[in-house]
Amino acid sequence: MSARNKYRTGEQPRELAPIFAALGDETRLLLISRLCNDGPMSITRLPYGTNVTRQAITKHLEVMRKAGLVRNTRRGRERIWQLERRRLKEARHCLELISKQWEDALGRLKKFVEE
Amino acid sequence: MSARNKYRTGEQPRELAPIFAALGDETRLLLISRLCNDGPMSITRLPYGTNVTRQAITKHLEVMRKAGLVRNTRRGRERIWQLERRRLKEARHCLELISKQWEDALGRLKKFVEE
DNA sequence: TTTTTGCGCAACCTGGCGGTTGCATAATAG
DNA sequence: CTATTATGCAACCGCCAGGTTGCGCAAAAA
Repeated sequence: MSARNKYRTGEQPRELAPIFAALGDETRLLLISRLCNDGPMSITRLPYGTNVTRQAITKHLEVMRKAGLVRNTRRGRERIWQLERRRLKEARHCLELISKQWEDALGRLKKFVEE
Repeated sequence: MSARNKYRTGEQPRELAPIFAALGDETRLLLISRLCNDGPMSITRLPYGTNVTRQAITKHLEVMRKAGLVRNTRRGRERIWQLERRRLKEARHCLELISKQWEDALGRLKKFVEE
C-alpha cells in the first residue's frame, strides 16, 4: 500500500465516531474530569457538581462504556467506575493520525492552490 | 496556580464538546476525509460517495462550521468548502491535554490504589 | 429482623439530529 | 432572453439522546 493510499477516504479505524460522540457532551466531559481528578468512584458520588440525576449519569456512563472509555467493577453492593486508560490513548492516537493526514493533504494541495 | 490545580475539574477549554460532537458522526468523518483527500470543493460534489442528499450534507457542513472545523468562501455562484487547519490542531492539542491530565492523575492515584 | 443505602429497571417526556422533498433564487451558459 | 446549474430556505418526519420520576431489590447497618 502506497503512502498515498494509506490515507485515502474511509481508511481510518471504523470505531472512531463513537469515541468522539462519547466525548462530545459537556456532562460526560465533566464526568471524565471527575473520574480523572478524584479517582474511581461509585455512581452515588458522581452526580455531585453536575445538576442531573443519578439515572442520567448512569446513561452517560453506559455511553462511555460502550465507547470503551470507562469500565466498572462491582464491590459489594457498589459499582465502582473508572477510566479506561488504553482506550483514551487510542483515541488520541487516532486524532493525531487524522491531523497528520490532514496536514499532509494540505501540503500536497499547496502545490496547486494559491491559499 | 499550582500544577495540581491547573488540571482540576472543568478547567479545560469550554468549547471542547462541540468539536468532539462534530467529529462524532460517520458521515461527517467521511466528509472530512473527502475534503482532506480531494481538497476544497463545492457542495455539489460532496454527496458523491455518501448516500445522502445535498441538503443533508449542507446541515453537516453547518455543524462543522459552527464547531470551527470547516470554512466556506463564495466564488461566483459556487460556495467552496475547505477544512480549517488551525481548529483541528486545537482539537488535537486539547485531547493531548486531557490525555496528559488523565495519565498524571493515574500516576497520582498509583500512590494509593493497588490497580 | 428492620431499616437504610446503593443500584437497576422501566416508563415516560421533550428536543433536536439526521434525513427527506419541494420550491425559490441567483449566476452562468447558449 | 431562456435554459441550466448551484445553491438556499422551509416544512416535515422518525427516531433517539438526554433527562426525569417511580418502584423494586439486594446488601449492609442497626
